[in-house]
Amino acid sequence: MSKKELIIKVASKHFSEYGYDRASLDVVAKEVGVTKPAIYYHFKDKYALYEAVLCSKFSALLERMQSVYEVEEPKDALRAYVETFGNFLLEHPCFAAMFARELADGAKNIPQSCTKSLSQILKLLSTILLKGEEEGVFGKENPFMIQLMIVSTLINYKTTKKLREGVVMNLADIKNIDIELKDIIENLANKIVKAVQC
Amino acid sequence: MSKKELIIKVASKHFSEYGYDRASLDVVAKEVGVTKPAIYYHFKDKYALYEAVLCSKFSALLERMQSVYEVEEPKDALRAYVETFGNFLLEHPCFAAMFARELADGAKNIPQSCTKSLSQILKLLSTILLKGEEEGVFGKENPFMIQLMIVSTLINYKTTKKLREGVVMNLADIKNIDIELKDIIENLANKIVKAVQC
DNA sequence: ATATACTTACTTACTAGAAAGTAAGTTTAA
DNA sequence: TTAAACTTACTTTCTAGTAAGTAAGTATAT
Repeated sequence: MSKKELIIKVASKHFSEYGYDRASLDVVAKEVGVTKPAIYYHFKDKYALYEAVLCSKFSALLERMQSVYEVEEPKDALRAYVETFGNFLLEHPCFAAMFARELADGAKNIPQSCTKSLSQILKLLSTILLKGEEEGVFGKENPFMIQLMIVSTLINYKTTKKLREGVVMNLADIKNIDIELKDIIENLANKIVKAVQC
Repeated sequence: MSKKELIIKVASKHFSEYGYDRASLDVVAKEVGVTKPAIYYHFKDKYALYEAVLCSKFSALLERMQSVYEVEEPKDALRAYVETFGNFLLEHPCFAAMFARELADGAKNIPQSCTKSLSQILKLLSTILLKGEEEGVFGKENPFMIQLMIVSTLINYKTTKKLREGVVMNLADIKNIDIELKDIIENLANKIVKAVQC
């Protein structure tokens, strides 16, 4: 792995854990085992590094989501959409927090290329919903809202593991609450399908 | 309105818009019309001010959610839960972004009193879901997941107005996507009820 | 073959600015 | 007169970003 790739890898961990502002390039450089100007050799500025990290994740996500196009039945396709996104989060542990922070920030600083990936992914969902509507299995839906129900639920389920533990401490009678993300995905997929069905 | 209250009000706007780190006490002070040490007269440090802002919002939310206890029918109560939360977001424009940032951050820095309010609100939802289960109208649900479906969807719908516009630019064929939060609330309430029904 | 010019991938040492936080003095109101 | 509610002027720390230099390798001209 080249130094540049290593910088991206370490930076993605830091951006994910601390957010853009709190992530320090001094610390990233130290962890990579180079000096800060080495980062500036590869990237114009801090934001360019952030862009590199975010764009690589979003384009990987877009590529992965393409597989959903192969599913014919709208219900199965919607289920596949949720599961594919969920599994991507499981395999890219840094992505959930970065995406969640971007959403919280109103995506003010999201690079255009990422917005484009998001548009493509929304288009996929929109196609599934429209097909379902035409076939009379789904109602008329706002695709952005459905996307948010899926994406924000999964993302925040991932980011709030500690909060769940803290909340449960105050509620002795609620149990089985600390279910892992992987066990939530199928459950959510079923709920979303149920919610949009006619 | 006292200076202290004014500081809280202005600070909540800044924390909401820029997040904890980017919000500058120099700027807040200037907007309030005092100097920075005036803030330090009223609050021990920046985090104490943040706590004051967040706690006031969370306790207001908790108080508001109490009204849901009066609704008897589980389905109506669940609908009321979503609508009450949604309306609170409409009336407290700063709250959504702050809450969203906290969730994205894993709620690492959330004060205990806020976690307590959240626990109470979760308990309310849990009660509704349990009653529905007992009456045979709802299935067995993970209350935290249902809460996240509601809360994160509404919160992020609020924070992503600009992102929606950016995404739509890339998808000329998708229309009616920029629906306001207030038009989403009822829609979401229906979907959540449908999703948990037996 | 080999000296020269040039590039890549860095390091050392630094600047500038922002922002949190404080010590000490001052005004104001009861 | 004395406590509350500030202001002025300051320190400290952090961090993005840069200027200048260098070791090691590569291409090119002779």
